[in-house]
Amino acid sequence: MNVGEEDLFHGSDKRMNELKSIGSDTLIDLTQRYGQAAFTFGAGHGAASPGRYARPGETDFLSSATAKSAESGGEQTSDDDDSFDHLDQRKRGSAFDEDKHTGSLTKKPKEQRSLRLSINARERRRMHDLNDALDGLRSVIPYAHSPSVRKLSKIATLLLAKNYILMQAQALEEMRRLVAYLNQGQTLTSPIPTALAPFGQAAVYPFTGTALATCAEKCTSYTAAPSNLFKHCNDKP
DNA sequence: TAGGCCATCTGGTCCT
DNA sequence: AGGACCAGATGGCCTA
Repeated sequence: MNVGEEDLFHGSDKRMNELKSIGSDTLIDLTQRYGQAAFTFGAGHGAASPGRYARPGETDFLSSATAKSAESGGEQTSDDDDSFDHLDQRKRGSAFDEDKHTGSLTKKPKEQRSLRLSINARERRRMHDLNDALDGLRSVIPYAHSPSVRKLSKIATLLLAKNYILMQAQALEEMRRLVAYLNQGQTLTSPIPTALAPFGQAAVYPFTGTALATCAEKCTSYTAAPSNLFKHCNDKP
């Protein structure tokens, strides 16, 4: 299944709509919630909010583990995480509890239960991997990585990352325009009119408006540029 | 206390 | 058949 933006917001409410409409210049809601230092590539203002997500599941998890390991001795699959299952079921009133109410659990073959626990463990591991990846993403996008600042939520992380990528792309584009402008300036016999805006000039930046121009096409036109900006394209023709 | 965010369980679907 | 992925449901924690 494709997890597009629409999917991200399928259960959207007002807050979701706010987040969805976030642009690189309007991150007000996020800045208020997560502290500003972070949004250096957006509109920056607001104070860092105290408190921080304590990863509820994490503390929960640890306590679960200890409590559980002491009491369980039940079925164990090959995965260590399975040790969390019993307490989680108790605590959350999962379907296992419902089954108990209906008496269906006791009738389930032990293999089925074991299989269920195994599937649960796999799913848990998968979600942990996903969270690790999100942590990795948080670590590379600019926001206030401080204990006093609440950790970015998942949705905020994704939106911020998206905007960050867009901003980086825009910055790169502007840099290329600047380099092109400077290169052309070196060959000009007449001084550049001060009224001429350096950016957005088709004469200066031939690819303006040519959305179909590939990165390689653009970069190969500027191989003489005194910059490493295009190195990646030169390295990979 | 309500709302936001989260972890987990669960059943369904698709893929290998 | 087994694993990966997904979305709904549920309940806990935290903050305003």
